[in-house]
Amino acid sequence: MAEYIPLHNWNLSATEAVALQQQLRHQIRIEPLTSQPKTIAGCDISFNKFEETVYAGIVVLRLDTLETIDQSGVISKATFPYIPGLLSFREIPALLDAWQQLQTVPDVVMFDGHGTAHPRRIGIASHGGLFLNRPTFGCGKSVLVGKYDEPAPERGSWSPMRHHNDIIGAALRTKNKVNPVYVSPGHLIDLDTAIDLTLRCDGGYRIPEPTRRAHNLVNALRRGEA
DNA sequence: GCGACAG
DNA sequence: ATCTTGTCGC
Repeated sequence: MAEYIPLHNWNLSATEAVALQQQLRHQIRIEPLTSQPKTIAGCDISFNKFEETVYAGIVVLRLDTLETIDQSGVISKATFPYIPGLLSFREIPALLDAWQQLQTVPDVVMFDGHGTAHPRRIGIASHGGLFLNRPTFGCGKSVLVGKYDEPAPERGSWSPMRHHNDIIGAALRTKNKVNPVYVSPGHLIDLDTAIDLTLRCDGGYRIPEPTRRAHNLVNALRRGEA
């Protein structure tokens, strides 16, 4: 069973959550990986419209072949609403339950959302990294904060996302002539490595394989097909 | 005060 | 996030 560090409880008000982020942000470390990763995990959450039941899942794959080597799915209840900037408080609790069910601890974790590309530099990927105590990064489908110049249309091209004079992430093209995804380091990793790993998880779709498979897993779980 | 706003 | 088929463009 995979373990994590219970840094704090999750029953907070939105105001308390923001204050906690301001405190936790100082523990985030943006730095190169200390060893070559062999496995990577993708995680995601699914809901039924107007319902608070959460379907959370994590899929672990080998980086070289992209084959799935482990996965876990759990069903629970959301106790925090969706508020831009506070996504982690709504999704991480269920993801930690799924994490505990894993038989394989992944070398790095990709989140469906942002890491440092956040108003307080502590998006779900960064917050999750502090709990999992291992390399994490975010790969989102849309922007929360920051501006960037449109990257060239070819897969692999990217341009920096800026916010208050900081480079917080990158708009990365994962497929020719398709909208970019937004990559940002979460914890214990740097932007260049996060970009490299995202490109290495290519399955021919805009969304990288870890997140895509986690998405398929939680939707199947929600529909009772898993 | 107004508009923006990950999933 | 979720509700949903066909359709336009490369």
